[in-house]
Amino acid sequence: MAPARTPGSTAARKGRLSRELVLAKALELVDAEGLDALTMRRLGQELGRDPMSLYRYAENRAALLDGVTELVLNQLSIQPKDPDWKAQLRHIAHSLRSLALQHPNVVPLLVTRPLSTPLGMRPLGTLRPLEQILSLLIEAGFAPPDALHVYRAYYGFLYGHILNELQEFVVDPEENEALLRLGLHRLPPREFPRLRSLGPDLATYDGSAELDQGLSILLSGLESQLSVHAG
Amino acid sequence: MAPARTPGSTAARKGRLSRELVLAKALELVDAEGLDALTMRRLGQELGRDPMSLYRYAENRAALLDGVTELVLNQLSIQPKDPDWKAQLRHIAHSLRSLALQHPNVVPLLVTRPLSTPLGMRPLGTLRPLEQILSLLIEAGFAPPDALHVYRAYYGFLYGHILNELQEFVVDPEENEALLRLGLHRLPPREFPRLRSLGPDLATYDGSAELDQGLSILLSGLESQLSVHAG
DNA sequence: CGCGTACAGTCTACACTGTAGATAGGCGTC
DNA sequence: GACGCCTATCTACAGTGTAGACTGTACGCG
Repeated sequence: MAPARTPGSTAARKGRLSRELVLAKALELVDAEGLDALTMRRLGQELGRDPMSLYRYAENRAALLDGVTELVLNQLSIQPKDPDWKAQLRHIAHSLRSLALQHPNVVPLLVTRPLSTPLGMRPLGTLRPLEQILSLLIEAGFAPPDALHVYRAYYGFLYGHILNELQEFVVDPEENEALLRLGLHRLPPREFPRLRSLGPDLATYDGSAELDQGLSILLSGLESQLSVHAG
Repeated sequence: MAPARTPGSTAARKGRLSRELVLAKALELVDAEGLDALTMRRLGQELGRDPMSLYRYAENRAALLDGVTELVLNQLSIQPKDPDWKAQLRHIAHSLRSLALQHPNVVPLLVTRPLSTPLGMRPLGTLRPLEQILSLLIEAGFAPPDALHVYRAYYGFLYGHILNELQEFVVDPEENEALLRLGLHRLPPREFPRLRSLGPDLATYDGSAELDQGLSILLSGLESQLSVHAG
């Protein structure tokens, strides 16, 4: 008999399991079929293993979700030494935006998990960007408390933008305008005149440009308000 | 026998059920014990009714959640005729912030549900703020597409701020600093020097002031960039 | 060689979830 | 009284996370 036995459906079993393997498959599954599809049983099947084996690599389902967010956030590369802090923050923002567009189903985790976990108990991978951005700003000459202010305004805006953009995001670009109009058509004209008439503008949303524009305003505003002492 | 029969545990049955009653109890439950506590069975018990009766007032559990978000957002009062649009946006922002602080467990719904629902299919209550803010801005002299830009930057920032603030929010103000420090202490000093040393500043976060500050920057920036033609 | 121990993976079982479908109770109208 | 309608209940089912006991295999040590 051939050594390939595929007891599950999709995946043959290959060697030993590992946390990396488990998390990678989990992310794959979430990307493909959404958060609800990520059940222990399903993930086990996808790996060709008993669901219970997963508990060796993640204490909980919750911990598994944390692992997935960590996996995504680890793809964010930050240069805390960049002397041009504004350019660096712009770069980070666009990276995070594109990560979010690549893994839209993970975004709810990104924004939601920290709400139920005190700062100090979060997975380290999710705190690293915070640390690095603080470092970047302090290195650039901000007093540490001001760096915190800047970080909050910046990251707040960034997360907000991402949420906003994903809300208007429709998967199939062909049906985009049609679906949108269809949706809008259902709204009572009396109550929603503005929204209905903005249909075309909604359909031609350029998220990247809008992010950039908002950042320009915010960053230069912050800069002039909290004077940077050349480091 | 007295007419009061309390088959569940907490709530006596009073008259007929209604959507309002169901949603109110649902919100109450979520506020008190979090989203996970809101199961059909539990809510039924809380109302002294069979869980199945709820399906008459909400098609789904998902629809129930939508109803709860609607209930919260309906408490947001917006004056679309206010000629001072900046003051009005400030006011809305603070109202939404305080709603979020009052119902922190609902916030994940607020930011998450729209991600899985195309714009036109959302509960009308959740679209009303959008419509009204657009109205406010157009009335104030913005060209409709510019109004959309302003709305996006504004609402994005606002949601981002709320998420940020709730992440740092700790329920018991007594334990606040202690817990925070405790949490921070667990971080490897080598990797997280900045974050650790900012502990005290994290503990004295004034969300309202920071929101205001960010709004000042953003709104005046937007105003000067997209010239308002006096209406 | 043989034995012991550690650990990856499995099996079974339990309490709990959302909800489809059939069933009962109470009301107004003919 | 008989009918139909609407609300609420009951029963049942497939699916969930996970505790606890169990099996197998690999490896070091005598």
